Amino acid sequence: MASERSRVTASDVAKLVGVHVSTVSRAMNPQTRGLVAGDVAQRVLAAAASLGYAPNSLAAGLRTRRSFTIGVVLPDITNPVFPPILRGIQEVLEAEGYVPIVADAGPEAGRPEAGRPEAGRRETVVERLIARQVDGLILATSLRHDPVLTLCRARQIPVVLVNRVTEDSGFSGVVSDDQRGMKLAVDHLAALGHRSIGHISGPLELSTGHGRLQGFRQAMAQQGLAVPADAVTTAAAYSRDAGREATNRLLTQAPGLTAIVAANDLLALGCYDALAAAGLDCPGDMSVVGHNDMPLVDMVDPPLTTVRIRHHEMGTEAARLLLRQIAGAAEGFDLVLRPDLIVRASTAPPR
Amino acid sequence: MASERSRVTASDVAKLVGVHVSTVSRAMNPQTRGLVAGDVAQRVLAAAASLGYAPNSLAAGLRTRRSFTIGVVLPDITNPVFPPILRGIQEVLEAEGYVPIVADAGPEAGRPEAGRPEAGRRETVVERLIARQVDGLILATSLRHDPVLTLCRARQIPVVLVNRVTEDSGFSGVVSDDQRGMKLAVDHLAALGHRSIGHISGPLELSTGHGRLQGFRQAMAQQGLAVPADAVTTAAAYSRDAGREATNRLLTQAPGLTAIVAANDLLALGCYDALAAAGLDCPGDMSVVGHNDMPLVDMVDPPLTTVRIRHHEMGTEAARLLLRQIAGAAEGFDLVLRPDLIVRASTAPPR
DNA sequence: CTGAAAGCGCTTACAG
DNA sequence: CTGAAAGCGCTTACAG
Repeated sequence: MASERSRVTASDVAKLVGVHVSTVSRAMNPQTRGLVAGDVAQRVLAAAASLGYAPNSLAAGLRTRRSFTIGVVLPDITNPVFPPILRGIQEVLEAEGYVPIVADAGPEAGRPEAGRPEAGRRETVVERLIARQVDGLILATSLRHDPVLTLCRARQIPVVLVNRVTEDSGFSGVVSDDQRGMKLAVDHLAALGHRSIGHISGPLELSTGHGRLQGFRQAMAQQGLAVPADAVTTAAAYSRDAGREATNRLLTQAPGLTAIVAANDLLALGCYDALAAAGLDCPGDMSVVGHNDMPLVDMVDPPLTTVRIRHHEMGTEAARLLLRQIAGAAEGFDLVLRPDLIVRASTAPPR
Repeated sequence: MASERSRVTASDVAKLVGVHVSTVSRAMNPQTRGLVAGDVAQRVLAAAASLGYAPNSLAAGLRTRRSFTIGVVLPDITNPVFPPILRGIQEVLEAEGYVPIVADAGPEAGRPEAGRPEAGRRETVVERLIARQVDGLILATSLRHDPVLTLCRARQIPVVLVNRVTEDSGFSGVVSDDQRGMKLAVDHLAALGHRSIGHISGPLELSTGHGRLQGFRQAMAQQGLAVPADAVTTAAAYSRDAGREATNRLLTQAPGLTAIVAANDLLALGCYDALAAAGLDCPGDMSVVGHNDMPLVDMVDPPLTTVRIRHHEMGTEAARLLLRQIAGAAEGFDLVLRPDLIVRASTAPPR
């Protein structure tokens, strides 16, 4: 029963050893252990072990004004992009004695405002985390222009953005080099002989949606390839459904396309759905490139050519950046990770 | 900068309104608000809002001996089975004012003891969570006989198991009905005309590995079908690689099989890999059934026939069970969720 | 090297 | 209905 929980405290240990609680406190903490006589420290540690004592970190946090807790806000843990990021975050936090409190801002797809859980909800989540005294925040939910961030700034809490960043300066972030990612995709398609290449962009209020679209245009320009207005369409969300719908639009408005670069893998998979429904063969009738290289896209039919993003590293670097910021180091720069192209079977020369 | 964080406390609000902190405390908490005069409560709330005050939950927790924090231990957040469970947990916790602290016990595959992160690591994780004063634990990592649970019992902390359970009694758990799941799979295959059906089991120290194997044998017996010893093999872990290796063993030791029931989808996908490498067609030469219905298995080639488990519900029910236990309700029963068979294209009549 | 004291920010009997 | 006091379990100047 919860009510019966035996709580052993520092004063139990102190009593057993015959010292003052403050001595117990000093002996327990490796940082201050040196202040205590060697044999006393040994006896304290032994007594603690025998009683099963561990310092109550809530109490310690109250006193030191640190919770050793980090809030991690994700748009949707169910999206395969985020677990590896979270894993990376956890690994480095754990090594430093921190723990993540994960808050899911809610499913993205199927929402009234697909692509972005409403700002109200996202603000509430951040407020709650702050009330819980998190020492910092890692946000994977930010918009290019995001009211939630002004709240964070007002609260003066250390923040690092990951995957999606903001354009409001002053926040550090870890992202993939979308410019380069799109160049890799477009160059590959161009090398295969494609000239009419379309793009399904992600929601433009997200940095990835906007940035990849820019990257696409730039890469096409470098190849001397035109991008007529109807060769680009914006998906309502980063979801398979939205990808299918976007592809249908493209099929109607730009019938001459021989290849599509999707802003992420889910969108590319929706592309597959639409192509199949239209009786078109991939890559025979249409080449498709994704972005992310999420798990299992090597097993879909056909295996997806995609831009691999280093999600795990995004997580570790974001956590490191945050920890440094908490330690008082200067903030305000972005870390840009270099993606790779993974060529599989969804791309081929145009017929 | 972290050092500059402005902390507004109850006494700031009290000063502003001209009341005592205890009145602020009562007014802030909906439970005790009734004890305060209506207009005073209003003024407190207004002042709190204007100052951006939210009670410090660390301090409150210290006083009330509750952290409103739940430890969630997963074997691997990167395994697509767990995100929906976590999401379910989060949803109900959040509604009740709790927050999950997610601890990843580490990758399963590729470990010395594949399938089970070493007990030492798992114990450390639980110890840390307890030191953080979590009010309860949800474990998705338990073994059929698990030393970590004796630790939990010693600490008298509320625990609910999810997905994987233990055979040591006294712990509540939420699981899928593996008996039924396997019967669905075997009956489907038998109806297609298969008589020689093999099984790739999960690690037998996990309840899912053991339970699905039992379910397989029982369903086969009910169909009057024999299960020769070499028609069953145990995978080293729930991973695609282990599934490939297990399939290779089966292909050698039981060449007459026309169908394989895998204990989960990852294993089934490894099965695809091995079949392809051996130049065998699925479902032409070999039908394959998975278990879980994880995301994207409808898009692999061929789309996978599998047993769908209600992961999201597993999470919500586990959280509810835990909350009830924390509230002092009796514990010690399992919740068994009913799975469904999803027939896709990896199963067909034998040639 | 160690003890005594104060205080982190709350909540909750206890008076009135 | 409200205030004053005590105390949750730590940590850390401050003495000695």
